[in-house]
Formats: sequence, structure tokens, C-alpha cells
Amino acid sequence: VKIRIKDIAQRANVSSGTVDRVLHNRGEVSEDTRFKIMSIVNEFNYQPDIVARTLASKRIFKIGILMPDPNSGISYWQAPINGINLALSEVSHYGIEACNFYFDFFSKQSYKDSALKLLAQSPDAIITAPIFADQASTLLSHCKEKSIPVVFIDSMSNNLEPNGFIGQNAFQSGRVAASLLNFGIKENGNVLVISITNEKDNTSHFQNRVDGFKSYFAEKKHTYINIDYIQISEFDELSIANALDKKIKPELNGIFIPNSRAFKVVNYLTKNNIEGKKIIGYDLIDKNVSYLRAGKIDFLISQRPEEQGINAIHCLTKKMVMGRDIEKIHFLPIDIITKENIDFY
Amino acid sequence: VKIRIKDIAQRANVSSGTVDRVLHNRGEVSEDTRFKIMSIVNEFNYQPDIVARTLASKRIFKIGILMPDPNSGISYWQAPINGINLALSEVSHYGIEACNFYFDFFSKQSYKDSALKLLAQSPDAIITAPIFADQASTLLSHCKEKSIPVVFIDSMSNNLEPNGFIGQNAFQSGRVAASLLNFGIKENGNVLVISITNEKDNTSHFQNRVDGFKSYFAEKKHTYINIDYIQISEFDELSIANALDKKIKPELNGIFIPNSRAFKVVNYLTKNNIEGKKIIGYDLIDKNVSYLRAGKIDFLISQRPEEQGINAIHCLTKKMVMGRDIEKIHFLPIDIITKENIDFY
DNA sequence: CTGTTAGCGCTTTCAA
DNA sequence: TTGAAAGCGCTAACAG
Repeated sequence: VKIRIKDIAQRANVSSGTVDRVLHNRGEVSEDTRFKIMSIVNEFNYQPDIVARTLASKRIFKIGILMPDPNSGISYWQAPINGINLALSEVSHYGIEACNFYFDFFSKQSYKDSALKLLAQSPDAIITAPIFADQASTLLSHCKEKSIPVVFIDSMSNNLEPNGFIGQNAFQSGRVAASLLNFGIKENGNVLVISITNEKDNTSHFQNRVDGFKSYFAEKKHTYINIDYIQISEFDELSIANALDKKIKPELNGIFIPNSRAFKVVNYLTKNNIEGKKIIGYDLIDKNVSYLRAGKIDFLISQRPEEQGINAIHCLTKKMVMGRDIEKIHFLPIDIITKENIDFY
Repeated sequence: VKIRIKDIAQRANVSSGTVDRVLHNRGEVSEDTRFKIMSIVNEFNYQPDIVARTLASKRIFKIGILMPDPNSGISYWQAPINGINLALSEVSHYGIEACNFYFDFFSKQSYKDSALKLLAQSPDAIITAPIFADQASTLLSHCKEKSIPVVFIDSMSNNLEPNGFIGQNAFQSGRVAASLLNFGIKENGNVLVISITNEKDNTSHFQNRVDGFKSYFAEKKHTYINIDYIQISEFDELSIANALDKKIKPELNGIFIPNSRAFKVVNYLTKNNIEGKKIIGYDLIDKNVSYLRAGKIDFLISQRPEEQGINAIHCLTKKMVMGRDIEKIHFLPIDIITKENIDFY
């Protein structure tokens, strides 16, 4: 019971060219025939054969990728790019192509520059990690004007409205971390939140995690967990050591690091022969994974960065090739990773 | 630099029909021209355009699905079927179709019967959960003869060799469970493994989990965890209560249920007002999830049943449409689910 | 405004 | 053994 353009044309006493015109809203069709055709389309629930379509139309869809440079220090950013490339290889025969632009994770200017270069390529859609809220906002406005769909991955700037967001619920992930520490610590104890970050980071994302973390303990009635907090805005070893010297005490039970820099804390602990703290951090970057395997980090929370990339490509492909809507918010699972299950992620 | 059949034909001074014949090994081609064509194919690394291919060949690939009846008691089995259907809807335009056959989870005969009915439909590939090793083995032999690829999902019967397996590493998942309990229990304590299963189940799968669980504690040098074990082969409330009355003691710290029947244990505990045991089970079936949300189960381990179904369809599609090989073993992650992250799975 | 037509790259039948 | 040709369902350019 599949109806084709040819069938519709026949029933409407028009040519297939005309049907094609109304299906693609390219005008130049009288209201009468347009109506007649549409009613047949609806009556029989016409679904275009996308295989035939992609074969016939040699159209190329260009997806602009604007991501942090995976080679610049923070190895985390290789993961979403891997996901993007993997997905691209699967949909390339639909005429989906990418043009990649990388920016320096620590430079707003670099984001801005790359964004401009990207726009110069006139992409049909854009995927970006909106590390810098202001610059991402500018990009978004440009795109809205030209009606280029934009998908954010990784993090969400609170007041921006991209066509879609793919990432983790940061607040809730903080709660997950808290519940794990709570499970290991029993009724009462002391935990420390160590935020190694400076104002150049997309701090609100990390802050949401901390807020979630605190909210968990705030709700607990029968446990008495004392939460201390420290922010360290210099990333070098000495600054971190100085800051931690004051905060790491014997009575401390657990440590929560709300971003991928847990390994820096463990570096310090190892150097100072401090053991027995429960530690939980984020992201499966090499240095964190090594410490996890060595038993020096208890849990890492993963945001499925590859899958973020994969999903972003898939959702834009569906949008452009099949005309499907973009899901406004797509939260990925909050994966709990330990020494014992790390091999399967 | 894409080469087409037409180009190959031209270079070889033959018609495109002949090229097609050698590409599909349908003979009726002289060794000479065959060789000439193949060398061109290799030289230019010809990749068929699968879009054009599927459009031209109206071939239908039928995938036989042989799974436990999702409506018969064990609600778990709806999940892989959902995954299968989801993936099917994505690849249906490649001419992939399914014919479903369900069997009674507790009846070997029913598996056998359904397998025969399925084979009568002469499917091009088969997906099954090999709940009964012997019967699955018979099916496998039949398929090997007719060279029908078979993919197992969920569990693996130790000495069988399907073309592919998609599921979880059962042994390692038991280790994950153990490490979680260990995290919550500290240096020493008592844990109980409750295996609610009868000989009709595919017990080896569950046994692997228990083995993994034990292996974890066996390796621990500085913790003294005493592991008790009980098997209950009747599923009714009374039998379970009788069995547990003897085993659940105040000094018990943790309970591990190596299959989806954790809720039956929690039913008992609730009825008897027993609290404060750390509990870990498997699978996100409704009853387990309710107890997880209520804080009566600490962790559930999930095997991504939907994804098992999705992957099975995808890997067979790649095999049949694109001629790619089937991955022999595809282990899915061992997801750790808590009250705090359940909403995102 | 509308119809005609020539493909897209591959498969498949029929004839030679 | 091989070649020629008619499609698969849809697009897009051109003619009217």
C-alpha cells in the first residue's frame, strides 16, 4: 500500500513534476491543484522514498562543526569528534558532509574567529560546543537569520535557544555523585568539593553540578555530611598544592571534583601519601582512567561524549534528509564508571 | 574520485551487465574478462553505491526474530523487542523486514516449535535469545547448513558459536556488583547471594554473574567479607519466605540477586520490616525500578536490552545490505543504575 | 502555471 | 558468454 509520486499525479490528473513542486513548496502551482494534490497526499499518507530521493538529487548537505581543538591540552574533546566522524561515515551516502573548525578552549577570540570562518562556508547546519556563552549567542543570531539549524552539544548556556541540545543534565549528575559518596560514607562525615576552574571556562555547567551535589545532601534528613568548598583558578601544580594544603585534612572522607580535572587532585594526594579518601570526578580522559584503574579514583561520571557527537549528526541528518524535527533537549544517561566496568565504555 | 560500474565496464571494454555479474559472483563470465574486471575493481577500490543498489533491487531481506514472549510474565523481554522494532523502522527502506516468533520462557518445547515455524518462513538471518542451550544448538546447526547468519542476544551458551553475540559480559557484571557492595560495606561484613532460579532457566548466565561476584572478593586482601549463598527454585511467595527466613539475619550487610528477581526479595524484606541491607540486582523492570526509586534497592545493573535489539538489527543490516562482516562478540556496557540516574536510562 | 524528459547508479530480464 | 535496455522513485532543467 505504498503510494508514489506517479500515483498521486495520476489521481490528480497532473504530471509528476507538479506533484514534486507542491511537495517541496516551490510555488508556481495554482491553489486549486495544490489543494487537490495535498488532499491525496494526506489521504494516502504519502511518504517519500528517501532512497530514490537521495539518488536523484545530488544535493550535498554541509554540516559545520565548531568544536574545541582536540589537540590543545584537554584530551576530552577528541571523543565527541570521534563520534561525529563515526556517524558521518554512516550517513555519507545521503550526501552529508562536514567542515570542521576548531577553536582554542581558552580563547573567546578564537571561538569568534572560527565561527566566522565557518559561516563563510555557508553550512546547512551547525554543531558546536557553546563554551563561551556570548560568542555562541552571536553565532546563534546569525544562524537564526539565515535559518541555519544549530545543535549544541556538551553544555547548555542557560538563556540561549539553539534548535537542539544534546548532553547531560548537569544538576542531576551532581546528585548522582553525591549519592555515591553518601553510599560509601555512611551516616556522617566530611566532604570537599574542589572546583579547579577559572572564569574563562563555561563555569555555569560545572556550577550546576555542584548545585546538584549540594542539593542531594540538603535533602537527607538522617545523615550529617559537612560540605566544604574550594575553588582553584590556577592550574599549575604549585597553586593547587598550596590551596589543597589548607583543605585536605585527616577527617575528610570524600572529595568531589565537578569537572575532568580530578587527576590533578589525585596527583597531589599521591605526592603527599594521602590515602583513603573517596574520590569522584568526571570524564574518561586518560589520566583519570589510569587513576580509576589504580584504585585511586572511586568513580568517574561519564557524559557519553562520543554519543553526543553521533546523536548530533543523526538528528541533523534526519532533519535535512527526512525533514524530521530536531529534538529540543536530548539528555544522555549519567553513566557511573568504576574500575570494574571501565573496559566496556 | 568515485568509480561506477559504468566506468569499470568502459575500461574493461565490456558492458555493465558483465561487470555486475562478476561483482555478484553469478558466473557465466569467462575467466579472462573476470580477471580484467576484478583488477580494475581493486585498482580503483570500487565501492558500490548502496543507495542506487537498494533502489534498483527490490530484494527484501527477512530477519527472523525468535524471542521470549514479552507478554508472558517476565516483562524484561519487551525491551529488546522495542529496540528491534525501533531499529527496523530506521532501516526498513533498505528492504529489511522482520517476522517475529515468540516462545514461552519456561518451555523448551515452545522454543523448538517456534524455531521450526520460523525456519519454515526461510528467513535471510535470525536473531534469538538462546535461553535453552540444546534447542538453540539445533537451530544453529540448521542455519549453518543453509548458511543463514544467526545473532544471539542477551546471553551466550558457552559452547555454541553463533555468527555474532550481543550482550553483556556476565562475569564482569558480577564483579561490578561486588565492588559496589564493597564500597558501601567497608572493611568487613556479610553478604548473601540469592539466586531465585530453577533448572529451566539459562542458569549458566546467572552463574557467571555469581562467579564474577565471588571472584572480586576473593582477590581483596584487606577486607573480610563473608559470602553466603542460597538458591531458591520455587518462585511463589511462601517458598521464598521459607528459604529467606533461615538466611536473613541482623548481621547481614548486603544482598546480591544475580537476576531480575530482586523485587521478590524486597517484597519479603518489606513484609518483615527488615531495613538497612544494601541491595543490588539486575534489570530495569518496573517492579525493580519502583523499589529503586523508593530507596529499597541501592543499585540495579542494566544490560541495555533495547540497545541489544538495536545493534542486532544494525549489524545484520550491514551484513546483508553492505556485505560487512558480523562482529563475533559485542559486549555492551555494564550500566550502574541508582535512584538518581534512573530517569535518563 | 504545468508537462516532459533525462538522468542518479545499479539490477535484471531478454536477446543475441 | 555477453550486451542492450528497461526500469527502481524521485529530482530538476527546460519547454511550453
